[in-house]
Amino acid sequence: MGVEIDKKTRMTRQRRVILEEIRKINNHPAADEIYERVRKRLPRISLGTVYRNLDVLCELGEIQRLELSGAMKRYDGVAKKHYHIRCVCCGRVDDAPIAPLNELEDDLYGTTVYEIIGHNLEFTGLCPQCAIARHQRQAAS
Amino acid sequence: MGVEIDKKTRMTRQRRVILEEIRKINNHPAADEIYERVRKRLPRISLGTVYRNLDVLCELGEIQRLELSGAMKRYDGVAKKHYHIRCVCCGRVDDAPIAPLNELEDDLYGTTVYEIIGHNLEFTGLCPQCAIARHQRQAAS
DNA sequence: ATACGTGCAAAAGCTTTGCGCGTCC
DNA sequence: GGACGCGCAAAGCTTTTGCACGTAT
Repeated sequence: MGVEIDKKTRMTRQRRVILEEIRKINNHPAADEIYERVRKRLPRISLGTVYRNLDVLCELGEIQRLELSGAMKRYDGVAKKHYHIRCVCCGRVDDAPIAPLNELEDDLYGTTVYEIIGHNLEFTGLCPQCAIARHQRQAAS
Repeated sequence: MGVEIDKKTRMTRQRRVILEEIRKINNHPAADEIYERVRKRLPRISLGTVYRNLDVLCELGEIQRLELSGAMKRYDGVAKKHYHIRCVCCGRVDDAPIAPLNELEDDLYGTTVYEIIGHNLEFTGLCPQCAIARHQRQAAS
């Protein structure tokens, strides 16, 4: 979405091995688990290379980057359950005007090995400021 | 949810100001924005105190911690859209056996100032290993 | 007195980046 | 030879933690 791959991207040995290893793993791994696995086949590879190639593979559409919880937390003065929409450009977060989907979790009972605790729905988009900026940039090019 | 607040938690000056400032902000702030705002009223407060008090306020149920995207990325060898379920205890991530809800974004058109790009649904729960561990711990106590 | 909270500074994770060298076209 | 990619190491950024000093009960 927006990123043009016009440069010649070579499928290097490192890149190929990283892709192969990701495809092998069922549980979605963090970068450092990928690094550990790839290192068994390419002992001299560096962690930086892994990160760089994960980015490239995402841009190529070969793999998907999951942006899950973790660091970079945010806080909400309202404790009531609701969803959010986040600007992919500047990181701004607002409430999403949509009612909680309480029945969603019912669909999972019996079909997953997990004990379900809850769910979180996050929309992504462009906030007005970033949308304007992007359109101006597109008009200029 | 597991955390018992049995210790006497005092409402200190810092804690109160942090809470007041969060309640004032509409866009859900990251910790360091809260820090900057609080510092205007309490110039000698430390960032560590802000983090510690945000934790406390979450446990008290006064505020909500949003676990959004950001660092701690994970990767998926399958580029096709699907949802995930994450173990809150060990961080394991699996696919959620639920079909994509493509119509969700339609509900937002006209009700948000954002240009919507997509959405992400994440379930939280306990994976089998962690569920067993937790039940054993509960039985022991 | 004692438990809780704070400020400060250091450490800890995870991720990104600068640099010089290699390698492929 | 020029663009791309690599390994290495350093830096960055957010969050956590250890410690000694307050402070309220």
